[in-house]
Amino acid sequence: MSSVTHQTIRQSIMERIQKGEWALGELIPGEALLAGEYGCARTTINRALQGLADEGLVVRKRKGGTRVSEMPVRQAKFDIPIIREQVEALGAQYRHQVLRREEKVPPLGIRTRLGLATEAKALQLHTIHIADGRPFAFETRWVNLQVVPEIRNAPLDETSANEWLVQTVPFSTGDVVFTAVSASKEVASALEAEEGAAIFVIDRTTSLAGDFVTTMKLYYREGYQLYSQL
Amino acid sequence: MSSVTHQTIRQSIMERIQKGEWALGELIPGEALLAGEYGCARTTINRALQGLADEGLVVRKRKGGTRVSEMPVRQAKFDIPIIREQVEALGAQYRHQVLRREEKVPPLGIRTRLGLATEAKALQLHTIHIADGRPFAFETRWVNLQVVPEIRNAPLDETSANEWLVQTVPFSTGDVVFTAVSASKEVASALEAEEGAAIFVIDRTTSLAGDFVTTMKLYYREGYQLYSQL
DNA sequence: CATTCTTATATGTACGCACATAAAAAGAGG
DNA sequence: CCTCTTTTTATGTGCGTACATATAAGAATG
Repeated sequence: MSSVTHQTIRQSIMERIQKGEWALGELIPGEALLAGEYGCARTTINRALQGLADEGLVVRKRKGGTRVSEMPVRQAKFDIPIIREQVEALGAQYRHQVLRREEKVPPLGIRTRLGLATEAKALQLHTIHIADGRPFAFETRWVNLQVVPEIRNAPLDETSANEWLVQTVPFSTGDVVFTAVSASKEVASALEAEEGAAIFVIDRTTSLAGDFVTTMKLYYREGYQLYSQL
Repeated sequence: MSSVTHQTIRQSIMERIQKGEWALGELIPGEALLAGEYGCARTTINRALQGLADEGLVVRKRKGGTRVSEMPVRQAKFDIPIIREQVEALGAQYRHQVLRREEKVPPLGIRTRLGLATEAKALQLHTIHIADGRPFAFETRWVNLQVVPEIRNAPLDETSANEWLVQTVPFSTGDVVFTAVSASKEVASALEAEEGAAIFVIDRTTSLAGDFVTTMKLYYREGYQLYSQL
């Protein structure tokens, strides 16, 4: 293939931006011009520039042209892992244990989050995830039984709710919140940590096509690090 | 425009995957077939499928075809904000104060991270970020003076190092680590928090074309939440 | 039966063209 | 000078074609 591909062009333009060839917010040459410069079709330049726009390096507007992003918001991405895989990636043996499993009417905050009627019951689960015999993370979860009633028959002792839901209701969307909290008595005892220890918490709610499926809180053992690349 | 665009097709195929038309790991029809089905050119289908592949919903291989991702790793994305904007977004008045500013040889850990020679000096900065008079975040930073010596003349009282670096060395890459720690005496006093309080920490190192520019730790006041969308 | 070579095939991508669309710029009317 | 309309223009996107490339599957060889 020719050495002038949308990828090489994208790389080249990125380097020119990094070198400061165009200042922040400055207009860069139009697609037609760049096509001439690189000796390729305009569509190829278009593809390269759209890639850079997706990354947030440039901002494009019809008729307005393409300009270097004034406020280059760096976006960090990271994978939401399955805990078993996370533990096994550390070379440890994974195991989990369900500490609580109850069908009951959840408190107001959870009911609102799951979009449940006043008297509707949901499944409450408390699970401890264990790496090489030591507590790794403590999970508290509510599952909307109206959306996934099948979970009643799921072998949650073998496959954690986390994993079962990922396999049964894949491709759901949702949001995540990260916080740091002091360990409450319940969390401390589950994680075998000191009460008041700094705990990393992931709070996640997922939905499928508008229906809320589950909301959970994951309390990680002290020292846990979430790594991500810019 | 026609109602058959790469975007509508992408949306349509995504919904078909969500509805379970093809099982996890199953092969979906080839581009040519789908083009016939949707009544459009193969290139249009290609674009739609590539978009889904970027999102991680499908996996594509030459000759192997396109199949639904077996292990749909949900990726969360979030913006790395400038602290001033973060504070102002909360409707508060932003202010910051440099608590320490010294050129000295950094400790080994930092030296390694910045890729510095044994005796090379770097700029150490401690900054407190203030929202409506209350401490919002405490920042400890080392800057590689070999890469950005101009920072010596930067008005860091007006523009925080955070912001100055973003404007001067935009488009750098790097990594981020999130953790929860108990407040040390220094952090606690800077944030006017209790010693031992749970603090959310962002540890970030950025580099430009292979050269490490700066590494910093950001300690957020208790209760801080980092929000992100799946 | 195992290994290597060949072929068929699905995706990857460049090109040139045509037209859609948004928005800035210029022109018309008051 | 202001407001409304028209034109211009850069990007957005679809189409059909041609060819590149990886690779699975089948054929040939030992």
